[in-house]
Amino acid sequence: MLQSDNPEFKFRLARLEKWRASGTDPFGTRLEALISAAAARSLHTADTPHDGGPSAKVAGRITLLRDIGKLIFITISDWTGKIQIGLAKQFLAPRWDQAKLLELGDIAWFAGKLGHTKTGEITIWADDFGLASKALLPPPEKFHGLADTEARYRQRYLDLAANADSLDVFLARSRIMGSIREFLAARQFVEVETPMMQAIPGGAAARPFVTHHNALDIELFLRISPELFLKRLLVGGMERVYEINRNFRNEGIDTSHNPEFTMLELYQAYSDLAGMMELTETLLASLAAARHAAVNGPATTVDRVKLPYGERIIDFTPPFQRISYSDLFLEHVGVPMIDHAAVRQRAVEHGLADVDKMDHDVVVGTLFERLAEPKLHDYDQPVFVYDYPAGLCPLTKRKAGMPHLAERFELYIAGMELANAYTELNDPFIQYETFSAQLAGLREEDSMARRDHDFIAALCHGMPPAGGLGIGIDRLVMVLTNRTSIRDVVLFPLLKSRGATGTSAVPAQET
RNA sequence: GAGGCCGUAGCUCAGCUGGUAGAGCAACAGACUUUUAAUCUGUGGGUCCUGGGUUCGAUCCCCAGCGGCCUCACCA
Repeated sequence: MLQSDNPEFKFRLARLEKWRASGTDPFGTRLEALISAAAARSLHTADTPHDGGPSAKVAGRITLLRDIGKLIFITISDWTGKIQIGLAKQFLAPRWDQAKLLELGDIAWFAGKLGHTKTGEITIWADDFGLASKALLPPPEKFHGLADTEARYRQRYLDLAANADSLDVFLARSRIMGSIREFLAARQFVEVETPMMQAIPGGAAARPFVTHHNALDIELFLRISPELFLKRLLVGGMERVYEINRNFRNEGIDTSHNPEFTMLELYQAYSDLAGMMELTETLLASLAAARHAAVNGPATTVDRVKLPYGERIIDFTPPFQRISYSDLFLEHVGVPMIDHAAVRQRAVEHGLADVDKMDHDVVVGTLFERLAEPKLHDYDQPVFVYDYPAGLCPLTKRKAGMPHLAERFELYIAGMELANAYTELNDPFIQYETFSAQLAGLREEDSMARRDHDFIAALCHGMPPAGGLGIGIDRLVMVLTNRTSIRDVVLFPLLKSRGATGTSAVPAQET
């Protein structure tokens, strides 16, 4: 097992044995009174002398090492940054042999006085140090880091350890999640958890993953959406609820789709689509401002919050652009959405099969996706597309006096669908009808089985009028951290399985 | 599902018209008390993704497979 045939491993193992021989546990122990690399650096001021400044004790991975004989310079990295350590033989003579054992990739701690070198590099001149954990395998190349995309995803620990910008993305992701929860808590939302395993996968149209519960001997589905459960909570009187959790959709994988993805879904009683629009805009603008400050420094005052994304710059300054679905349709498809004959004509021109058998709204939706949605890629601001054809929105309230439209918006950023919101449908009669229409393609018994009768019953007990909003968290993090692939914001994205992990011969993880 | 590109040392990458492979970093041995991707001298290290085929000879050409990236399709 392990790496007995790997020469690098053997050399490192020999050093490990030397640590053991000198009485050190090569895998370390609890460390007290540590400060971060960033904190240590901030202790250094203009008045700090060359050496003999304030004391500091730090720990981290050795990412650079320059051994120039009786003096060793080491750069350690922790999750706040880097700091240089200076080890001089004259101060560490009795333990110099141990100092010489340290190598790239080891995790070590150092204590000493802050100072700097003659070139001004902030340095801790170590008077004490120790091994915190021995690295038995070599780290990726110290300058280029780990570039191989497959290795970065399969061995994320190497990516995080070697690529500071990758670590930054995931630290930013955590801060974004925290900010969202703060934002919602300040507005009296409560966080809940609803079933991930559902007997009837509802709330969206997507193929589910299927599993089986042995003791109950029933088929269960990993949820494609929490919507129908969160709405039950509205019925129960939880007036502002949200859930941030995974959804699972058994569909294609590309730069904006991972089979499991994180969704924020929230419901606010007595609100509506306009309320959700305002909430979305305020939340995203504040998240963008926070990210802007994190990257450019909080002191930077800007009148417009702009973040780079790929080849472009996205302007998050509210108000976001608002364009109605029908206007976009008219502009890019060329005929009015409500002109059935003209829409049909355009559909035939674009080679849609079986147009005559399709519902008008479905034809509209198909043409929109083909001709209008791609154009949303060109906007350099987030865009609210609102008032969707009712036939495409089985869970959405119809627009007053315009029953062919549904009070729904989708928010697009850089052409990517980031959010989806409704004035929620709370009329059980209409809900029953739309469920029936949605299930029309199924056989009667399948249709009955798939229909969530209890959800209809819940609506019959009375659900307050409400606004609901879903935000794709992974895509949001992409936009805020300038990553154009969802795999760069998901720690362990789904990849095809392999016999062994990456290029190392570490035993494969059985899944 | 279709197409394009890719897979070479631990890592980052070269490799011409087909003649069984190179560099930098890392490693190993050594020198060096202010380095900054330290530098200098020397050394070792390869299932060229896998399996077939063509050929006197394949990292290179052909076929199939595996894996990755991208584009498109699918995904109300």
